[in-house]
Amino acid sequence: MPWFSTTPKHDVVRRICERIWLAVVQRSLRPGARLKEEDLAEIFGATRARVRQALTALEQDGLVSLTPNRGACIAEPGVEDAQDAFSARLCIEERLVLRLCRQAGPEDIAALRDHIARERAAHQDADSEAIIRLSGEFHMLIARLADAELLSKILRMLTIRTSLITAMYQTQATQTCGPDEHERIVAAIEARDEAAAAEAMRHHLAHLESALRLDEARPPVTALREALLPPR
Amino acid sequence: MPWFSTTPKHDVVRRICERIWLAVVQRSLRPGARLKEEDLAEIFGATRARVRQALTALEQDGLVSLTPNRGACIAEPGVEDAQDAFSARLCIEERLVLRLCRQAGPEDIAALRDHIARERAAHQDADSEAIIRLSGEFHMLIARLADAELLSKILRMLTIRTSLITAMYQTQATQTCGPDEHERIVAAIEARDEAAAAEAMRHHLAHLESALRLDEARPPVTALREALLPPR
DNA sequence: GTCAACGCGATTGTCGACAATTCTGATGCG
DNA sequence: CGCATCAGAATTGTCGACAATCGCGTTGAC
Repeated sequence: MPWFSTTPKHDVVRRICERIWLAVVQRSLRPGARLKEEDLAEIFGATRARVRQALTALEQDGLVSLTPNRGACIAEPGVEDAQDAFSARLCIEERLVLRLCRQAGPEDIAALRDHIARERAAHQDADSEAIIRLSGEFHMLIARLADAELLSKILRMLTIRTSLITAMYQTQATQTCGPDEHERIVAAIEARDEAAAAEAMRHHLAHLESALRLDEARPPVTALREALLPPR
Repeated sequence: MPWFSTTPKHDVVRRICERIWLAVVQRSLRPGARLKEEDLAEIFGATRARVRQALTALEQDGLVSLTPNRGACIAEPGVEDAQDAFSARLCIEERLVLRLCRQAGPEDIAALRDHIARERAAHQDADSEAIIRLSGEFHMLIARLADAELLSKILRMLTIRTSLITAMYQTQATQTCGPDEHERIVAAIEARDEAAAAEAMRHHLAHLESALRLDEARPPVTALREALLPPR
């Protein structure tokens, strides 16, 4: 799971990042939640310095918001941030599938199919953690196969942001992106149909975004604090 | 100069980042150059911890390459990295100008024109540092005016990368992007001509990329080391 | 004479303690 | 009774010293 790998320093930092990310997407850590360094250090059996590294990395990825002298919170992206994130993903991922259409080899297709198979298995088992992981990693896999290191790096940042956004704004019907839409994308890539592939990706992302309720008044947990303490 | 502003912590780190960046684009620090922490600390009158923060930030931006237990070097992006970077910029900046075409107010146009005026002044004075800074900041200004925080962040990373690439691969004719092409872009935005604006931006970036010699065998300074020490 | 193994110097990585800042609750004044 | 002021506690930020690691020169054996 090369999910968090800003710098493959020591795995401790990465593990902390991943654990926090997981807690966020599973909604056990809610946006606005305070992240005390010492607590985290104790929880993960690490030193505070390590925790700090993890937090700065997570801030880079947009998962936590880091205000000087006041510590770290889980970030609270607004509606605009959400739209920006999806808009950027659209831009990037469209390009990626086009690239894959041209240069994907049989082994790439096989890798994608294999991934989808694992997604299906996870759905079968109702393994929610695996579902979340795999559905995100599918997009990262596309980036890696497209042989686009830079875009891959950018996309990682964006998927992390959108996963937070999804956790934050998703409606009750907890639908992650299912394997079927992924399948459609892969099929188009295999058929070398650039238009269809781009369209499938666009549709997939639009579907993801539409599953959120971005237009309503903010329902977040921390609305109270934000509402009552405007100066902040 | 909100050039380096990953986190507005203390300005010391930012100043270090900026100084190193400047040295790179001015070609006084060459790709592959070793960056010893202690030396940097002494040079900038900072502690090693601060230097370390700066280096990790610069690694995120792709300016330095940070290998565990072996320290930091100025990064040496390959030809593929260069193409990726320009490709990504194209993707992002096209979207940005389209957005600006729709939502740019008169004050935005004025800000852009003002910026170009400063570019012209810098050219007049042959102030190479100002020229480099301003020509990069023009693109960042577009991102900021387009009110796209996320894309702005991404673009910052990309401009840093491309500035390194430019310094690395530019031909003798040391041409940075001149004010005239910027002027064309602004004119198109002002006229609300989306197609023309996108085209102007595409042309501008293509021009920038074409001014490099990416197709030849690597001429870099460190070719020797790379050639003789393949295992590394 | 060549190669391998070893140890030393140099450099990075890590940690714990201290300093600075902010938040909380209480106190006193208006 | 409300509000500003001010300690005390809690939390983050910073630093210097120590430990781990790596590169390199030396030494020794074959």
